[in-house]
Amino acid sequence: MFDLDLRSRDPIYQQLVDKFKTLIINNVLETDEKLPSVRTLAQQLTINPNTIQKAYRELEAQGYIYSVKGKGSFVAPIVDVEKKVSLKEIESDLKKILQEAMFLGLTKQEILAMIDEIEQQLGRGNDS
Amino acid sequence: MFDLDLRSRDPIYQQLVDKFKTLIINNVLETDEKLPSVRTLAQQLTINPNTIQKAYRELEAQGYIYSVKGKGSFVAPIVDVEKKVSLKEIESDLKKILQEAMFLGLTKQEILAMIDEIEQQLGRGNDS
Amino acid sequence: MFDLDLRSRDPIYQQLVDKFKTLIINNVLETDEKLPSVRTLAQQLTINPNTIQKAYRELEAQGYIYSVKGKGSFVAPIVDVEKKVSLKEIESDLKKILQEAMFLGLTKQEILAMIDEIEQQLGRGNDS
Amino acid sequence: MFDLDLRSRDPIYQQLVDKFKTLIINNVLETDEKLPSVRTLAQQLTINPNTIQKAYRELEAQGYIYSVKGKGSFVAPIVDVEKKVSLKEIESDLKKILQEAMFLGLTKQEILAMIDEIEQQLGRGNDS
DNA sequence: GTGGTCTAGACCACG
DNA sequence: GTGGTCTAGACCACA
Repeated sequence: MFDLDLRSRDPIYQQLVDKFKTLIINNVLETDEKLPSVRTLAQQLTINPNTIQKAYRELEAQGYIYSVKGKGSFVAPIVDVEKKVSLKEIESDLKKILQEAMFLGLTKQEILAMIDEIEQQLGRGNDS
Repeated sequence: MFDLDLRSRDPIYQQLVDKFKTLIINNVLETDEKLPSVRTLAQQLTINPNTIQKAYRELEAQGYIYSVKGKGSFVAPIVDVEKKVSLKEIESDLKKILQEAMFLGLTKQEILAMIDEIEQQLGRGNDS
Repeated sequence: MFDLDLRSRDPIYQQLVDKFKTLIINNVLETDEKLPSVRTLAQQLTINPNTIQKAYRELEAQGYIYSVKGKGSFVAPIVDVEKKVSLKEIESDLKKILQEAMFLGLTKQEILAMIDEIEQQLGRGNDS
Repeated sequence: MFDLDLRSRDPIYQQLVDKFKTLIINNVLETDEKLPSVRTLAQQLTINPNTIQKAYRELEAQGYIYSVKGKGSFVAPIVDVEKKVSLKEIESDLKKILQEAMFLGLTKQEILAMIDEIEQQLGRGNDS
């Protein structure tokens, strides 16, 4: 389900952050939906609870989730993310990788296909 | 020339790698052109030679440059890069960041503008 | 009426404490007025009675209310609060946050406006 | 120097964050000045290095400092803070505490004195 | 049972 | 030597 790569260059908690971001962005996890508890997920993935918490904390800092003591962690509404994250930084990263991908032969068509696919996934946001 | 950001989160050697990639991609550095020697560059930028070396090692691993013992490092032909770097990984990274950017409101038009700009830079060879 | 924010970072009992303080400070609840019973309020807000009780305990510790066994909880006279709460601590907190706000650009004028507004609310007793 | 209260309700790392914020705001620590290393400070205060790091990480998230692997942690320029922190949230907190302080007898004069004092400390920012 | 804090101690990445 | 990650295991605050 989460297919973590323990040998990867980027830390486990970062991989978790990315996974959850994707799930939230693609509306697999909906606003106010509960995330697995720190301990539960730690057991499932057989990694240390502290590592999970670090991931959750980072997600909270970026506005993707909110955590309430004694209750759990939950998906935050999109506006919270928009408040916390700067689109400019992301644009800059995007440009860099786009440049490299196109240099290595990725065509405009392929990118457009990718964009359309993403647009569809985002568009079906049920109620928003 | 290299305008390194010593405050940046990503390590200096990584910034060097990115800079050189950009220069090579935009054909500012041409195939078989010689890169500055480790020592020279270290002096110019007043940073540790080990750091330069690490950057060169990384560039070589990705196929962007090749080193000749006793002579120096040189820009490799594109085909070498294509052999080493898996486009799939980059595509995956691209998709991830594209998702996040669009989730946060970046429009298709803005992305297209970005693509066209890059296409021009790549297409026209060297002129700077 | 109480518009609790279940998503908020600070615990529910703390939000309750703050709400009651505001009501008492602005004289919406008058001295010796009876507060809703723990059970009643718990039902109304559909939250755990323990949470309400914790809030009442905290309010009592700070001198804002007093409890009479078998009868309920009541708003205490101001002097009781002044006895319990050390103004020095609050001054210290105030200074800290004032520093940060002004550091980030909040102007003296804006603060003065805030003060005047509060002064009016405090001065006019009850009217709501 | 740091007079931590290990018994306090708010966690050690939070107290550290507050202390450093104050030092930075009052320009005791200047832009690009180096903070004590995680290990050094941990030894001095006889607390766990992880706790220090948590504090530094939080300060970095709020834009007050930046950390570079292998080099250390440094005070960031003010603009970085302004980018990360929302003044609105702080204003809301300020209003709440201001209300309580004035209810408990803090006079407008006393607050004005406080403001002037802070203004002076901020004003002497050497070069900015 | 839930998130949050803290410690002790190990190991990695960077310069 | 510097920051960063991770583990194991303890204890606290909240609902």
